Amino acid sequence: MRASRMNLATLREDPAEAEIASHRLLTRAGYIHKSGAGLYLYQPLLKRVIDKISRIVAEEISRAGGLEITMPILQEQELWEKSGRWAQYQASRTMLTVKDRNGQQFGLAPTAEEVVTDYAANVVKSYKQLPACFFQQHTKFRDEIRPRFGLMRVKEFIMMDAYSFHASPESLDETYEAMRKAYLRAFARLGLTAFAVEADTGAIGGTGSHEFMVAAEVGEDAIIYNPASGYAANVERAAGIVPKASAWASAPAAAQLTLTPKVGTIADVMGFLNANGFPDVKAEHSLKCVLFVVTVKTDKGDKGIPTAAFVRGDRDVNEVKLGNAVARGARGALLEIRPMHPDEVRAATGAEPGFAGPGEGLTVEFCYIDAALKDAGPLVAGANKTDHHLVGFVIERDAKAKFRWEDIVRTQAGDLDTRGGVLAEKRGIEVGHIFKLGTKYSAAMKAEYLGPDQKLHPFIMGCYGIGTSRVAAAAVEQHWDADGLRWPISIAPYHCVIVPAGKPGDTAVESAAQEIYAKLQKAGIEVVIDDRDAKPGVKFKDWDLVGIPLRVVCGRGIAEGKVEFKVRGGESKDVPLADAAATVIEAFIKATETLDNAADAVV
RNA sequence: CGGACCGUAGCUCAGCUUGGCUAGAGCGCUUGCCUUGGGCGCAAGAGGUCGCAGGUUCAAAUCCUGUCGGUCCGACCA
Repeated sequence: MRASRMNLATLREDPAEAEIASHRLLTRAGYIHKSGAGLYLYQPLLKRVIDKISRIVAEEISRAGGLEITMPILQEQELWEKSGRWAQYQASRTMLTVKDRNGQQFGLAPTAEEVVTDYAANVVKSYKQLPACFFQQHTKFRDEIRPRFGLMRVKEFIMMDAYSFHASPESLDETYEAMRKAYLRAFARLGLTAFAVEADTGAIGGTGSHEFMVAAEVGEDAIIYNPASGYAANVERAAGIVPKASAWASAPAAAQLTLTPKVGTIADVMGFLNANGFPDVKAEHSLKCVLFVVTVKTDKGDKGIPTAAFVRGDRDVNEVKLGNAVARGARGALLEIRPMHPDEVRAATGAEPGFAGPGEGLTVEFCYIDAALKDAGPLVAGANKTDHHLVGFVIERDAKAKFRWEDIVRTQAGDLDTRGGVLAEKRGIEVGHIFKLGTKYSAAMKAEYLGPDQKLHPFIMGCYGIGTSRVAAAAVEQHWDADGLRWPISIAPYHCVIVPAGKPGDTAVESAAQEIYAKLQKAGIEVVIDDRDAKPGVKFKDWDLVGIPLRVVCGRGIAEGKVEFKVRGGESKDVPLADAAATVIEAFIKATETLDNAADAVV
């Protein structure tokens, strides 16, 4: 490829709106063009990167038994009604919808369980055809609350989604495991350091799932992990042991109604009590109450359930755990969870917000107290009376509301791992997710096969996704420096660039560059020759920014028959002109092998 | 959905407070010169109905109202 024909569009300055490296550099280097909020045009360079990612992903999923298909982006509402998810996706407003001229409603594919389940029901008739696995790499839409971070969180993106169908849970387990390996192999080949964590199943549903995370400061997910035990989970799901609170000497023997005027927050209450007779009481001795309305879809329709959640005062409620608990309790599917409005709080507690507790006067449908508070001893709890708290409140003795113990606390760094050791926390970018769906969709949609017992059975299903376009952004987050991008060889838009850096009309430089160019092309190396009429400095800056892994410069050494070879980010070295192509090819093979070996090391 | 801020050239931004000549700079782009090792230098040039619609005024990029779009924060811990 000749650089003069590439429409390179590098920018010298950072775009104003870019906050993270991938957004900034992909814009500056001319990979993405913003077409609208959360909408990006993939420029020629990125198109090549995306194609390479897609290809590697397809190879690995195929290797694990997947068959590639393409499904429509427009999905009929009727199909989503069958699975029961239309309401859920409308409630969370995740799905974009359109109407055709007849007024029929369609969703723009946020995922494709319904479509593929319908497909499988039509083509997979017998247990003899199982297991089966179909996948596609196609555009997905999500009506994001707030698109941001460039390619990271967008309205429209490319995703690989795979769906497997089984006659037994064991078969699902096998494919799930094969997919886990395929993912790790794919990420290794893509040059990404990714790891699997336990995850909540969210809107997809199912019995179990893992997310694949790329560790990055800018990641939107928090991961709780313990390298010693191998435990790793998304904070939405993570469980641990909360270390016991210290004892406090000033705790009264019986719950004591105490005036705490105009102090709503935990910190204020503690400050007030410290100054008024309870010098050693701390936040960890208080009972934090958070009141929610949890909307659950049940057989009898959608229900908004007033719910109280209690955790230790110095801790946070894990809303995902809580929402799941309420959904279980109400035997329905979680649609939405939101904090109560102030007037709802007054209705539920008979007090101004800030004084809710599990004692007399709390009227909610569900009440959960974090299991870590069992045997917690005396606490400070809201009295359900404006400007009053109960000091010395013992849950087991004094709680009047009908409550259930439940793990609803947000696990955090410093909590203990149930397998031993201490948990830590870091941030990650979710690039993949795998689910065991079970029969959730097949049962709802009557997708059945005929078994050897002459009976119809719903498919046991799994589903698997990789955010192809997000992978490109995540790769940048892991591979960049002050000069620009540093693509892994496997997904770089081009492998090598040749920069002629002689005086104009220097035929020796020109012919040397052409010679190497021809040789590399012949060897299958994706090579660019920078034939632009620009100063060498401009060219060097551009290619560093674009992030081409290998570079050959033909310039001042040409008189002695030497050219310069450099790996992006490394040192430049002189090589004889005659060896230049071989040097590039060798470096390419070595870099590729390194990634392939990492993939083969996956267990 | 709430709050804050921002819409001026392809990009990054001045100008707006206190209304007043022909609306500016740097980068990028075009042309010519220079001649080539890290965004080099010199010269000339193209490019903007100042987001849109109303209003106030002799006069609006500037003030007011509305509207559309964008960015950031908050999504709630009682």
